[in-house]
Amino acid sequence: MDAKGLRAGGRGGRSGGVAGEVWLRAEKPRRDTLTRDRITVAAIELLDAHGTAHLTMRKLAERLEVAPPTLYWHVKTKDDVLDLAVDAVFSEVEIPSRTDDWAQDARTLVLRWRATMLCHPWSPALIGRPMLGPNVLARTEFLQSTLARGGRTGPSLAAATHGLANLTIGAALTESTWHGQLPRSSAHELIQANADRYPTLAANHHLDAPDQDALFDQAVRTFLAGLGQDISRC
Amino acid sequence: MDAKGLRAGGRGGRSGGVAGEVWLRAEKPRRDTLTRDRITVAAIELLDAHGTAHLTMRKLAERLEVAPPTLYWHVKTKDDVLDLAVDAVFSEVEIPSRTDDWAQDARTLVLRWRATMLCHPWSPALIGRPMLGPNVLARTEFLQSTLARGGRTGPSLAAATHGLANLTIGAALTESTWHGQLPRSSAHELIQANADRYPTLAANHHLDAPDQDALFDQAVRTFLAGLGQDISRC
DNA sequence: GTGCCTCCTCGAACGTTGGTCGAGTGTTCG
DNA sequence: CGAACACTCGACCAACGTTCGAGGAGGCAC
Repeated sequence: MDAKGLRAGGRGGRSGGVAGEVWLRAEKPRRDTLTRDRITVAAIELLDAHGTAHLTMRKLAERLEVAPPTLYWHVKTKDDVLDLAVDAVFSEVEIPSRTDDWAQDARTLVLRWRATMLCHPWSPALIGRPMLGPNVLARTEFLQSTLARGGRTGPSLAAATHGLANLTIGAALTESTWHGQLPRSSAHELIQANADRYPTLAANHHLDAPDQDALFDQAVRTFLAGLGQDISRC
Repeated sequence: MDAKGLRAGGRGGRSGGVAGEVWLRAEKPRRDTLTRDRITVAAIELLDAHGTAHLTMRKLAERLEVAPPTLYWHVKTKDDVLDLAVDAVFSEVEIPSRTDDWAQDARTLVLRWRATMLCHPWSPALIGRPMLGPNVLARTEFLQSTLARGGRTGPSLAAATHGLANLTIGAALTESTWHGQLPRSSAHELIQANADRYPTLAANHHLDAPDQDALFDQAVRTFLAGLGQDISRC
């Protein structure tokens, strides 16, 4: 709000201005023009800080020191912003270098994939929208080509790719739920209070907390083990 | 809107009213009072019909022939409604009867689980909230106890349970995305147009469409096969 | 009957949200 | 110089989730 006056007039080019105006510009060096990238970055920062519910176009505009309608020149809707943010997150997933062990490569990718999503706990819940961003596609391409190296083709390849990706997404989604939410103690209490209805859950719930990372890794290994098995019997 | 006048005064008891009022009551026989269950049912109907974005407290109230604030006596927030709706959906997942084959039982459950979620395509995206409803817990209890029959305990059991559940949730989430969204032809076009960047994806994308059910079933079988394998080597 | 209490409902309104419109700015190019 | 372009913003809108306080209906004690 306090920068409105300064901002008026775009980046205030080199056409002769009022004496002393240079200093004002120096203090507030309007960083170029707005871009999709800058919007995306700011959106991710806000999402990381306060979660999905608190991301509004106004707060986004405020952070970018712009009036709200300005955003709509670069982006069509708020959903566009979310799509951009989700895809940008995937760019943080480093694509592994290929080794001789395709299964290991696939495992490395999905482990990093999940870890990245957990760094941005709001991201898994936003996957209920078309994942067609270049970064998402690049990771999917790597995963599928890696599994293809294992000798799979056709429906078998598709099933393996989707299975591994869905396992990862599901894990990130459920785990990110607990992270941001009420303490897991309340879940524990609820289950223990109804131990008669959920005996197995109650008996094993204390074991959940320790190491979610290891649990996911184990699930991935299980899936990959299953892949190794059924390829040999086909 | 047209029933406002009729509705005034609750269910219009038997205290003597204006002549002819009986007929009005007969035409609009106020079905009892509002309940959480009725709210939940109506919410699911609206969600099924128009998706998450179009569910508003006002439309929900309108469907129930009630004024919007009335809902807030039975429910604290809109999120409550969503939680109730999600859990209610899980009640539609019929718990399989136990057979001798625990793997088969688990497979049956998750197949039904996914199918139910796809019947309500809005539901997977709402899992980014605590799943502590009784119906969800009952299904999880069945899944965990079934896998426990396979001889698993401790972290191994937890990994298997989460893995299978996450695979199912992820599958439902990604698949429901495509269902309600723009035709998959646009995804196909995008991939084919960038076939140089995504060679494997482009080569195999035409195979995706045929039978998603079979693909998921295959992924589940793969996971279960992996379970059978690593239990024997531990 | 009378008074009271709880359950349930609603009219009015508040603050905020995503989004639109048209006018205005500086810059660029012919 | 003038027109076209890229970009920004003030004013405004309908719709949303939610709150508040008023008030009717039914049941209970007396």
